[in-house]
Amino acid sequence: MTSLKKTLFAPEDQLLAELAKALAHPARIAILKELAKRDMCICGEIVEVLPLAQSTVSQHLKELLQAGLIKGTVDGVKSCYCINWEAFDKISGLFSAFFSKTAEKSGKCC
Amino acid sequence: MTSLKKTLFAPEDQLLAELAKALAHPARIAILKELAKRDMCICGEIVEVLPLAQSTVSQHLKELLQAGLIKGTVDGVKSCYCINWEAFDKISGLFSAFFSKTAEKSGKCC
DNA sequence: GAGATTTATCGTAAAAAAACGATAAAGACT
DNA sequence: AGTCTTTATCGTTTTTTTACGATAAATCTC
Repeated sequence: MTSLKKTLFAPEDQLLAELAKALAHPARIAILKELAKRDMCICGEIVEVLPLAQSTVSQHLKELLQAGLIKGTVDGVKSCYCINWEAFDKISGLFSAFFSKTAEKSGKCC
Repeated sequence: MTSLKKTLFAPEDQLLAELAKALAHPARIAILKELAKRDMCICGEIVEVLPLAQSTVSQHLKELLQAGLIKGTVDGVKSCYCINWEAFDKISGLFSAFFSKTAEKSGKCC
């Protein structure tokens, strides 16, 4: 405890773990799916779709922003969020690289 | 709080979030990579590779087990872990499905 | 059988995440 | 100007995660 051991790992592993953490809550998965479903950006509609308080949703959005998965712009009173496709593709690539690089094994064990 | 809001989401989203959570720590990423690197199962060697106490590593292994990503068998005094390839592929598929299903959008916004 | 190894579990402490209500700032609407 | 909407942030509480040392169980080794 007291210490942040995470920084002792390979940056590559830290990055993937961070991205995985951004996906590690059903609310954030649901937000991403909702954003993808609609062609246009949404804002407060997300709050109505999710079984969470507005402040909580705002927090989840902030985390997705910080992870780079979405981007948000202020549009008058409302805030408009949408998926950051470039980052999304890159992240998708990181995951599939992780899975496939790992998977080309013979499976001698167990 | 006090409540577990996670269960209010779609089972599909809960599952993906759970799997993402299993990957949401660099130690667990490193463990998976290490297991994949070696053809044979390993056990305590993982502890030597990671900058963590033995008990902590054991805990991370337990989480990977519970997520189904790895399987472990007791081999004498030592415990032998390896990647659960079937589950691994399935999980890999879930992630890429999530990413690709989401990605076929026009990108009208932002 | 005595001692050494290996590993899982227990207990505990610190840190982070999840969640909410309340509030504040910024625009919209009369 | 005054009110209503929308959303981000603050403060707080609860829960979960991370991490360790100590210990116990099981197996080797001598």
